[in-house]
Amino acid sequence: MPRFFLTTAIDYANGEPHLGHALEKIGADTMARFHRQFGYDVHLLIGMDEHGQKVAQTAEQQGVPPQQFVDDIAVQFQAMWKLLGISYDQFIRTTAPEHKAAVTRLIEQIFAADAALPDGRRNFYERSYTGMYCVGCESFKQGADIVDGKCTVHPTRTLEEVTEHNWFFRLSAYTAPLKALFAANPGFLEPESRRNEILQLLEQGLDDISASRSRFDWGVPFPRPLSNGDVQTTYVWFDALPNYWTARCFPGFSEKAAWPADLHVIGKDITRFHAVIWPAMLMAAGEPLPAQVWAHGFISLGGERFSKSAGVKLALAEAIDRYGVDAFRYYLLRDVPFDGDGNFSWERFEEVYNSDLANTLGNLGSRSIAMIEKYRAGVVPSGAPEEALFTAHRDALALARAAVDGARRHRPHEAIAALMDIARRTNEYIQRTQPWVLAKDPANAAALDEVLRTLTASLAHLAAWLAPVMPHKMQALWAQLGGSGDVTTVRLDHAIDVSGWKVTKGVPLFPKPETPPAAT
RNA sequence: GGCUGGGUAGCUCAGCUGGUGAGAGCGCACGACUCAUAAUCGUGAGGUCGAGGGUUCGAUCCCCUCCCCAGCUACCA
Repeated sequence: MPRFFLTTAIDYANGEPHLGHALEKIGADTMARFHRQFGYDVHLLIGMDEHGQKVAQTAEQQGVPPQQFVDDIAVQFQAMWKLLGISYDQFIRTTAPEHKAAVTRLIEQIFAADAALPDGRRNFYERSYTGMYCVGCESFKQGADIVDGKCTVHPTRTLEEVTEHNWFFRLSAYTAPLKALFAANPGFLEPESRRNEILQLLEQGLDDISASRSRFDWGVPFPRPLSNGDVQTTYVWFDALPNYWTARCFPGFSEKAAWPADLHVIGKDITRFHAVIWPAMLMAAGEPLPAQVWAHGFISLGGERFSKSAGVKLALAEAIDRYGVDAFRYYLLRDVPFDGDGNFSWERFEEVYNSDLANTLGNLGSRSIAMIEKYRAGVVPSGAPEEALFTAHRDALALARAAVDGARRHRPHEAIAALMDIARRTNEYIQRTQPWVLAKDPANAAALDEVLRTLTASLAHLAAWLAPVMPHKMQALWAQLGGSGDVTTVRLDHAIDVSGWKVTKGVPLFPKPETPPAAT
């Protein structure tokens, strides 16, 4: 059984889960669920990035110890993922002892490799960094963050020139190896637009980065003291990025989570960390590289940029309550291309719900099941579905598969588009064959049988193929059709035979609300 | 400022290396049907393809300039 080990970015524990977090998790979860139904042994890793200065500051502001603070946040995130139906196999937290120990080991592994290198070539070395430090932000500033010699966030304070002595990582030495990596394996980073960005960056050459910091201690102690005896804190990216690698050091480790990962799903803003710094770290440590990094786009809200600082917020719970979890998942996946940016709006959500889910898919289920009950006492006639229609269906399913696990992989929005075509085509088929006319004359019994089993087979395939997107609703549809067991375990690489299934009319799958929800 | 993407019908987007009349879904208008969640099916209206130049027999697709949006621009993650 092939395995598929995918990860999402660990979320920074300085606030509540928001729409941006949800988009990434829902996308990765859907990819994971599709792969399970294609027969892969899947391991989906998600988790929390709990160290760093901001976390320590926020905890202090709220007057709680940092560990307690991140414990609370982790509970919130996990509750949200449960609500959203995220089928993760492992939830990692960077404050876990196993993680901290493994980070230390990875860094020591690099030091061990350094022992064989001459002085000027070693990965880790000590260096002083001088920069403009803002006391208000408690961080170094540069470029656009400095206006008139003042930090833009704290214009009343004067920036101080501060020198800090740290451990540095010789990232510059990896410019050539990384170029070679991208030349040999362009698919290492997708989509292409993000790859171009990194290629350009490599063209300019890389600078070294610091690997330890002196100004905060909420993190993993850097394993080796500086020559002056100071023990510093591991810089957050040397702590956060390795989570994908340290995950297997936890109890319950299984082969399917063995390093290297098959896919890192991340946001486009942290492409550089995952496509440059992370592979360089692994190269330095002599570890294999992940097979691929996928950088998805962002979602904005009502045309405005989505950010906590700008006060643009969307209560996730409210969005989920509106039409249910599955509809929310469907809307996000269908309307936000996973390789680009998208926009959230209540109006659009309502349109998609009514048109795709209630009218096209939900109603297709209702009318089909109603006819089978009315004309055949609920029993699906045996035999093969109509060939012409199913030839078209198979083409659509092939497109859907390609959008997940083929040439167009990691594009669930394209898979959804192909699957909804099946639903539309099936509605068209009903109109064309007019089963209600066939039912009036017993001489047409065979023709009516074929129509009815074709409808059921179409719906059964839709239920199985859309289960990764809408697990709960598709289980309900599956059950109404008379399918047995759990639809989320139905293999997608085999045709489904619906002969003799017993359908049961239930409540509408996607009911329309009595009164349209007020737009906000 | 620099780098990389994007700016195509009201909305969300397709449009491969330039070539017969620029497409889909939704929304809208009209018609058909009745199995169905006033659903469905058909037909139709709608676009100076961000703006302005240029190359070409011919450009949405190539080049230049400009405008707008997004991410990055090396230590906030």
